[in-house]
Amino acid sequence: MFERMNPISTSLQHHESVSELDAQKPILRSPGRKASITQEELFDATLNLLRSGRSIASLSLREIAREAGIAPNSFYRHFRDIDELAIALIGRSGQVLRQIIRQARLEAQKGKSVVQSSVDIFVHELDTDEGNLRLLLREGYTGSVSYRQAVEQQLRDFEQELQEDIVRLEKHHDNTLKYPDLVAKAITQLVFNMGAKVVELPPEERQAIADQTVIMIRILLIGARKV
Amino acid sequence: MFERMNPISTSLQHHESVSELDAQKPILRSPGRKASITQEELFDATLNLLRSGRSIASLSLREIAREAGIAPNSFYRHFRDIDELAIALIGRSGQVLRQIIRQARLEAQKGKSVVQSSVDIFVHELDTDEGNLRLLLREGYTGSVSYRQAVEQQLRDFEQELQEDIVRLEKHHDNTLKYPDLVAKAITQLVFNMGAKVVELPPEERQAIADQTVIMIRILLIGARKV
DNA sequence: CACTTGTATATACATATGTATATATTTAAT
DNA sequence: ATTAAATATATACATATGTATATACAAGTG
Repeated sequence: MFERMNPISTSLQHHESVSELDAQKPILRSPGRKASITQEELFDATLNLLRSGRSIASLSLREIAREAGIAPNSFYRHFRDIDELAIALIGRSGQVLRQIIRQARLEAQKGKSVVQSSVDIFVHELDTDEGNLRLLLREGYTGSVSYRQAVEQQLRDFEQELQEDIVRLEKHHDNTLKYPDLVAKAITQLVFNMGAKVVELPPEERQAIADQTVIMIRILLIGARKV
Repeated sequence: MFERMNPISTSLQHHESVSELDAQKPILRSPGRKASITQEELFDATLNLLRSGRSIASLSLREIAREAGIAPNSFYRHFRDIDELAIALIGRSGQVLRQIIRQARLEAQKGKSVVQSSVDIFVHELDTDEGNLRLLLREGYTGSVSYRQAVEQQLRDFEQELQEDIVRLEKHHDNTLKYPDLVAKAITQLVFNMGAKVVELPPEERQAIADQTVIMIRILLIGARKV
């Protein structure tokens, strides 16, 4: 609208150091004082607003500030604009995601089926950490170019870890599976679609859809062995 | 914001009769005059704005009116609000979609692979009718509850037709394929994901992703026969 | 302590938005 | 041609938005 301001010089690195999900403890900087409004509070406020099914594109800076209980202008101390906030949030969500796959991998090592446990954990995580995943699941297809790039990056990471797992597990079955990359990609898509659908559902209806996804993935894996 | 107005009494049926994509010819009503602003113009204006990658949620009524070259208030003669416009648009996009699958079915009857031809036609259609499909592909995960319901309805229709095709074709192969419903669902998800990704890409990069999807679907079909 | 520096709020303003009300325009039927 | 109905525009207003500028507050340093 007008020109711009530039109050975010140092807060960018700040934001980096916080995006690793440990923003509780006060971060002191050389001179000055501790931030009494944390980025975490802005994240929470945004996720709150998103919880009712709206998209980031429909949120205003003032609305987020209001929800966080701060003055509109204070927003600028943390992010240049809503886009920057959103991208940071997406990054944070990606971590939640990787947590999930790692946990699934642990379960798998205990002998459970990777497929089953991955999907189960995914659904379970939706129950607790609803906001983060919803963001990732739903903003991947809308919003600015940069949102989508950010989401795609998270998906690629997920895909990559998944592919490694698939390959490793198939060696135990001494059965060579073809197209591991495409299989990982397809599974990722199916799981994310499932997640996006399921996140809008009451918890008791979630399992049914999750189970369907498990079967789809099984079919895919079987197909990839016989192709 | 304020109360409301009610200038849409009859125009609702009007809108119904128009949503079958034949809105060119003047629709006469008992007394009065032909509408000189058609809903089609509002659709076009909206799709234009959406073309740059924005979501419906970020559009304002005035913006759409501006793009359509009409006075803001004239909007109300056609739709109660943007949501109603959006849902009508989604319905229209669904028709485009069903066109695609029918065309693919014709190709398949000429002996080509259903899978290959479906995906090809899908991608081809993206080239020409970009706006409609983009809407359907991208708004399925964001926006109001009613958007998503509208999109899901379109997906279910697609899925349904697909399932019938799959079953019919497998009988020719005298091979019974298990879980035809889940296979149709999975294929739908994969194709739509592909579409959503591909619609943002320059046309020359689209084929590569489409080909990947073809392979994924083949793997699925093979798996469903062996499971 | 005073001082400096990073931070939060207050106020202000241009601009945008949805929509109520009033008015003008166009067409079909008479 | 006159009329009546349907539709489009003009004007207006309360409210919302992003952000510039000014001011007040808190904390670490000397």
